[in-house]
Amino acid sequence: MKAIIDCNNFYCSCERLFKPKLDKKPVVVLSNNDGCIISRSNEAKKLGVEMAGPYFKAKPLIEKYDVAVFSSNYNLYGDLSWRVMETLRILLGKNNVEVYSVDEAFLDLSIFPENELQTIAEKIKETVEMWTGIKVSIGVAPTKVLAKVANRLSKKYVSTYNGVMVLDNEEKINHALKHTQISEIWGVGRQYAEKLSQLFCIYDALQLSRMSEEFGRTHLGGVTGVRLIKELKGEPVKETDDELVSKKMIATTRMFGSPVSDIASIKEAVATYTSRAAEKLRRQHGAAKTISVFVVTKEENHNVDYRGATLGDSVTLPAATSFTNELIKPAVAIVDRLFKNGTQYKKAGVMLSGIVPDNSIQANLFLSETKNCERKLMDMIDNVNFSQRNDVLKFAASGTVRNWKMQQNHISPRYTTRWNELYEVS
DNA sequence: TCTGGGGTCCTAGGACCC
DNA sequence: TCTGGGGTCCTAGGACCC
Repeated sequence: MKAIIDCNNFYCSCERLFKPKLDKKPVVVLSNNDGCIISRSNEAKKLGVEMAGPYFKAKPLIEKYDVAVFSSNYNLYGDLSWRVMETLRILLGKNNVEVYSVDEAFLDLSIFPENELQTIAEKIKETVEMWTGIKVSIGVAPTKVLAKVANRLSKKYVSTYNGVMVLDNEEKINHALKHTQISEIWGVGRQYAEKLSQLFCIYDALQLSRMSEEFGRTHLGGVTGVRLIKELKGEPVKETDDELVSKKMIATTRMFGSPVSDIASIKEAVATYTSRAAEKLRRQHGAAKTISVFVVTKEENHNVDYRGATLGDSVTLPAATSFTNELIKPAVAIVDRLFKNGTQYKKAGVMLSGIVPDNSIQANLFLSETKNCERKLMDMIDNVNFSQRNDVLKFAASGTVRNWKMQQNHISPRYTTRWNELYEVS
């Protein structure tokens, strides 16, 4: 049997941990640049604050009900996430915990007898909450997709299930599926949900679970659809256990704090994002063959589409590299090609792809002897920046003023990762 | 008028996830 | 006035090869 455990309203719970006064009060956390709402406490949900809705639209509601607002504090969330995952690893053994996202992990519970799973799950929940202060919910079922169904319902009907639901027989599974709309199934997004209901009159998960695998193949994205149907029927799909430690694509993209119309600022931003992406690349000991850059214009015509046009281009490098300076040059050159005078831009991004392990970089006749020095320089920069953060060392191309940087007007202290921001007990 | 059969690699784009 | 930032997987189709 498998389980999915997830932290309730994770970012909000992290903020509340250090502000007990906010318990039972509505809380929201904003995305980067304080753009939209990405986490809401139950109280905020009840008020009708929408998920992923723009902050400015929810502002009247937020002010009226005195909702506590926080900018995202990823230092804090990252550390608390690690504590939750570490607790699970201690309880279940490293190999039975698969971290799925910052606030979720799949657990392999096949080591326990089936008739004890309810108790075991309750015990896990209790321990995580006691050790970390973060509330969690657990769904247990024969497959991951069904575990997700159980997890959702355990939260939806919390007064009955108290955050733990075990689906260990057909009757329970069917009952749960019946009470799950298709759009609430893991792997069915808006497009598929619309298609299923309008074309095939399929509205709940039970109906979908009774369709054939061929139906999944034809209408729900090929093999992905086949897997989904299988899992709904209770047949676990074998996973290709090729530890996905190394990413196949690395991206760093950001909105600007305010629209930018000069090419110099955009080049600085792109150089900065390239540095960050290159760091991520070196952390996984990779080297990239392709770098892409895109910019997004500020849309003048609001009634059409607020997103604005995305203009991008990419360059394939003569040899895969992880050196910041070798990546910045082509990235900035792309900006030269994309930039149009008199246009306002609100976002830019850098993507690295064609990633290979850096010990297998294909030999290139023209590689110079100075490579070793550069590698050492990169390591040194990474070490200093990692221990100090905030980019103590950076390339000149990244600029020093950075007036395009994002806004974070409601940021909380990094309580658990900075000595001078420690929580104080008075 | 008629134009093989099989394969690989790459890219763009669509759909999904948190 | 103001709408995030990362990722994944899959398919189709084009270019190319023998």
